[in-house]
Parts: sequence; structure tokens; C-alpha cells
Amino acid sequence: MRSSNGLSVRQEKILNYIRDFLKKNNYPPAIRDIQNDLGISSTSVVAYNLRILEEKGKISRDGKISRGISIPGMTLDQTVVTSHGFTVPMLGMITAGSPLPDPEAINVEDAEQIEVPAELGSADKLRDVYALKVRGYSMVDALIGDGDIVLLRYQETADNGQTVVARLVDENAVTLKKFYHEGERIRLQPANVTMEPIFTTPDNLHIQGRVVGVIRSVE
Amino acid sequence: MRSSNGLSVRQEKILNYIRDFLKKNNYPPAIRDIQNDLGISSTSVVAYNLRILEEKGKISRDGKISRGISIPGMTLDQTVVTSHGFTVPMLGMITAGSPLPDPEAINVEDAEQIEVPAELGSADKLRDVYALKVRGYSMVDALIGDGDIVLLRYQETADNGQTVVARLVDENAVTLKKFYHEGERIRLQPANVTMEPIFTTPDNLHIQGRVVGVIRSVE
DNA sequence: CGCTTGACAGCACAAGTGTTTGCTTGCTAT
DNA sequence: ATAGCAAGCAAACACTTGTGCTGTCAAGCG
Repeated sequence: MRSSNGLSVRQEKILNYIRDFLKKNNYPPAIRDIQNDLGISSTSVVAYNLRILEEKGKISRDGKISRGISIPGMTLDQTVVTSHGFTVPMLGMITAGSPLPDPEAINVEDAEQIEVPAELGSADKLRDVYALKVRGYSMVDALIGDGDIVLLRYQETADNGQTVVARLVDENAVTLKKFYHEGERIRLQPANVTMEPIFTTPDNLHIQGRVVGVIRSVE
Repeated sequence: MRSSNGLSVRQEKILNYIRDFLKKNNYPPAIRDIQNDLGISSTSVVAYNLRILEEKGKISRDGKISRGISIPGMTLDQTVVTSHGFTVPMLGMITAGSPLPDPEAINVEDAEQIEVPAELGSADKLRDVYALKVRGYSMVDALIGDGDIVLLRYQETADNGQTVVARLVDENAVTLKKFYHEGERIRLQPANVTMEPIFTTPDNLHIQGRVVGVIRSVE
């Protein structure tokens, strides 16, 4: 049985094992590591399959050198100074009232990527995070101003007081507000004393993410 | 002779060699690689210095395993990194009143580095930029809150209305305020209606930088 | 059927490599 | 001086690890 990329099941397993090993240890596995952990009975089998993987360009090897395996595309040439940050897609602008494409609907691959400092969270914390540029002053009391970039973790629920991107289904509008669930109704509170809250019901509300960070550039 | 980070010249060379080797081959060097290429007469010398490097946290090793060296901060990731961000030194905390080491005086090499998204400016714009963590609420009206990280460009002058890090010479205090030059005197204005401005004279004031960005992490 | 080929097993050898031990140096504090 | 110690040296030692046979087995083929 072969998988779609023309590798045998065993080769696929080996390749994945190498990738995982590399991620975990930051150095390549020895043939015997592969052999033992994948339960292969002989080192020669591993060597045999490694040869094939190399011929197919999936890995590259420095012969005779122990652990001389590397995977093209996995490099560690990054900034030595710190662990590098992560990139999240910039999905557009948000203003009270303007429609926002659903994060799931738009092609994340094509979206402009912006970088996020590692200080804002680990890779895990930044899973499903996207960015929006804020227009307007409705959140100034939450220290979010016009032109700020907010980082949002995609989630469909929120706790009281959290700042969320909320879609009002009937109005087909999206807005950045503080979320409060009050009995049967939901209150979306602007963080600006001059603005009035919006009241709605749970079934008219679709939460599209929660603010996890703010980035601002000052002239 | 020691370099600023407490490593001997030889240790520095070894560390750099490992880095370069890693970049070039994507797998770690063997002790003998280091020995030969750096012209060291014995493997034990390399082992000796590697032990020290590990104790100082500059590298980490998986004992006995060949080529089991890795450098914390250099990780194998497959993510095609479009890294155009930059790193700036995090020089400490700022609160109205607390003293701050002069950016020129402290060793920038040793300071923790934090990453800055490319969106906050080009390499040129980020020259001489450093970061401080804000404590307190004196700048909330300028959308800077407790726990925020402010990015500062080192400069000794400022225009009216800009937010600056100002050192009051006589008081030996450093504070984050809005800067206004009013005739003979200077007004340092907190961005918080409940707080009073500070008045001083140009010769008692030493500007240490201007806010060019804000980064905030939200729980 | 005999032959070839791909895939795997077992095993042993020879490099590849990290560690250890014992021996210098050069410098510093007592 | 003299002991103490970091740093370096050299060689020996022992474990790690890649390779190279030698076989086995099932599938494909004329």
C-alpha cells in the first residue's frame, strides 16, 4: 500500500518519525533510534528505506556521518538571539457596523501575515489567532485605539468582561465589544463612556474571537 | 581575556562554530569536528568547554549521544518563516519615580531581546530602539496601561505632545510622560486626568527616548 | 519452474564519537 | 616558595552508529 506521495507506509512512518525527532531534540535521529522506536527488526531495513527517501528527495544525508540526516525545508537558520515569534493572518479591518468576512471562509493562506512577538504567547497559545486592524474609538477605555492591530484567538464562547469580535446575525454586522451575558440577554459594551451598549440574544450572536493582544505603532 | 558575557575566547569560538555548523548542515557537530576545525589539540578540551557552556545554559546536550548538542533558541521548524521582524533589547521596567539604567550604560548584549513585528517599522526606523515594561496607570489616556511593553527610539529631543522617557536629573528619577516645551519651562504631562503635570527646566531634563510602539498581551 | 526484484531480517565489522585518566602549564592567594 | 585551580594536552577506552554482507520470502514473469 502506498500513500498519495508515492512513499510506502514504512517510508512515511520513518519520515514522520524523523520530523518529530528533529522537532523534539533539535538534532537528527540515529538509524537505531528509528529502528527501535518504530519497531523495525533490522538497521539495514532502515538504511534501505533511508536510501529511497533520499533518492526521492524527501531527506538528505551526509554519508557515514552519524545522525547526518536532515529534511529539506526544515532549517534552523533563524534569529539566534531569541526564539522567534509567529505569524498570524491579517484578515482585515474591524469597525462597529462593518461586515467582516468569516475567518473560516476566507483563505488564510492568501491573507497577509503579520508577525507576533514571542512575548505575546507560545505557539500553543497562538493557535487559531488572527489579526484585525481597528478603526474608530469605541474601545479607547480598554486602551484600544484607532489604527491599533488587535490579535484575536478564534473561539465561539467568552467569559463576561472579555473583549470579543461579535457578529450580530440579523444585522449582518460585526463589532468589537466587551461581552457580558446577563440572564437571557447579552450586553455588548463599548469601552467608551460616550457610547451606548448593544443588547441582543444568544441566538443572534456569533462570537468570532477574543482579544489576546494589541500592537500599536506610534508616529 | 573574557568577553562581556563571561565566556572565554575559546568558549565563544566554540559556540559560534556550533551555530555556524548548525546553520550550514542542519545537524550538530561532533566533538572532533569542533576540535579539528578550531585547531584544538584534544577532544577533552572541547568536552571540557562544552561542559562549561552547558552549565552556563548556552547550549544543551544529550549526554553520550553523538552530536547531541543543541542551542536553545535555535529550533528546527518547518514553518516557512517570513521573518522580517527585528529584535530590540528589553532594558527593564518604567514607573514614574523609579530609576532606570541609562541605555548607553547597560550592556545591550546581555539584555533580554524581544521581537518586534515588522509592521512597527523597517530596520532603519528601529535603529536604536529599546523596550520597557510599563508599570502603573499614569498613561492610560494615551492608551498605555499597566503591563504594556513600550518601544522607545533613543533620542534626546522631542516635539511637543510626544510621549517620552524623561530623566529628571536632580530627582534622579525616570518617568514616562507627554512632553511639552512651553517657553522657558518644560511640562511633563501624565495621560491620566487624575494626575498632575510635572514642571521643570531644560537643564534638569534628559530625554532618553520617544515611544514608537506599544505591545500588549491580554489574558 | 527457475529467475529476478523489492522489502525485510540478522549479524558482524569498522568507523564515528564521547568520556576518562594522567600529566603539564600558568596564574593567584596564602 | 607552595598549594590550589582553571585550562589545556595526549592517549587510551568504550560506547554509538553507519555499512556491508548473507539470507529469507513473496510477487511478478516468461
